[in-house]
Amino acid sequence: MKKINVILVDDHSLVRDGIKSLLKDSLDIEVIGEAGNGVELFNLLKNTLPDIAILDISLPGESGIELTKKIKTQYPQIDVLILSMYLQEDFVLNAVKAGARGYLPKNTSKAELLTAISEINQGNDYFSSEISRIMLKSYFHKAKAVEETKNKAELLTKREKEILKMVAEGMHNSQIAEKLFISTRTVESHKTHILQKLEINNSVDLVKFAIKNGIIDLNKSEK
Amino acid sequence: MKKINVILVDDHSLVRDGIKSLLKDSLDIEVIGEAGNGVELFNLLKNTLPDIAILDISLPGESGIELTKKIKTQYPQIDVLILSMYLQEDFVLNAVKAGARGYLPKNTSKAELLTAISEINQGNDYFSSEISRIMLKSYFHKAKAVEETKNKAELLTKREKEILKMVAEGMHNSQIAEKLFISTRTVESHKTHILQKLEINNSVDLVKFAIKNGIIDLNKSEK
DNA sequence: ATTTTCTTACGTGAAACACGTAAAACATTG
DNA sequence: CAATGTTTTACGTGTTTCACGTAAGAAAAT
Repeated sequence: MKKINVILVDDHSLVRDGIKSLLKDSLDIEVIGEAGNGVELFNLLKNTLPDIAILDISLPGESGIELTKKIKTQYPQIDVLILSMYLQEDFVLNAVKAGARGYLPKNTSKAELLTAISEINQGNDYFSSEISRIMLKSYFHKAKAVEETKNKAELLTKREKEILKMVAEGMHNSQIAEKLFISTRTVESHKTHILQKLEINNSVDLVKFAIKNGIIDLNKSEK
Repeated sequence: MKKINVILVDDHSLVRDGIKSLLKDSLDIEVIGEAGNGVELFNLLKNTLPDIAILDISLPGESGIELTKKIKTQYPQIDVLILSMYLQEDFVLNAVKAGARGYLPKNTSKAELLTAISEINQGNDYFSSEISRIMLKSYFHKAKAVEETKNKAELLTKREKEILKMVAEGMHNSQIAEKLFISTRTVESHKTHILQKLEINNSVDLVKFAIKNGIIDLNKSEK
């Protein structure tokens, strides 16, 4: 079986050595290069293509997140695993957005590091449970917020919900009127009632309401 | 120190016995009641108020999620921990929405169960790492989707972004004009340009764009 | 120095909003 | 079944925004 080729990027050679020694025992993984910053990394990549790049997040010059973006643009086949002391939500989220496949705290156990590398090599994402839990907080926080407003939607009649949906999908009054075989004035009336019932002042907040309540799907509607 | 009082709700008495024996050794936790379904549970609660209710998700009659809702309505001080064989995202998310403070798979280790109970008793949420990771998938899936459209926002000038933000916050053209000391016609012009650049046809999609790109925060804006 | 981009702004007709009023159509229930 | 309440339909009027075109001065880039 082909080994998993790894490049380490960290400005502290001690840290690189530590990781190297952790990985040395593994028969599946080989460290084929090291870099201390972004410049070194991209020089290295010219001749040496790894399967996985393990990046520290705080580096001199460009940050690990910036490097991740660059790597994914220029070498999309390389998977990026972030190692970081920082566990704040923002960091993790930005890393993921930049294209990282995994995120581990620096005090990760050897076993978890190996698991992460192997998972990522198989095409999966990997995040330590600590990271997971941090991310979940905000995830659930939002889920709960949704639930709080949800009851308000029950105030609307069937027709009103129907129209709210169409409005939130971006249809004009005239289009809605045509589709429902009613006059535009009626559509306006419904809208007014909806705004009153939801205690909302403008159609912008109406859209937000619709999104929050799952009446429309943010990631689907715009074609 | 006062013990943590727990009620177990599961229709299989064997499972209840299993959990009881796991908890028996702990000096901090005491099982003060058991129920096999919702009716039994609420009869029990009339006389016996636990700190934490540990619910199976699949019960005869009302589901664990429905019971969670009821519990949180009638006895909001009781924290709910869900035990379940089912790890699908929907289940977990619904449990959280219903008010559960934690969610564990049924094959949880004793140690993790104790940790969960203790965390919840201290007012924290607790989700097993397996659960966390499942939830994260969809969380990050969305985060990535955001990133894909994000580049479009770079097309906008500073002024345009400024105005987009105000529009998405629900401000009228006149209000924006006033705040920026420009005419409403200029605001209109900016809007037109924004729509053109983003290839968007209406202000509804504009709001969606703003939300997707983190220009405004769904959970903050409406007061 | 010249081209491009950004910010500002207007004209015009169509559409939408805000706020009030109100008549049918349905439901509910006393 | 009559009465009351809710839902759906609709209009009037004045204000605001939209859509589409045009354009000039300021700032930035080449």
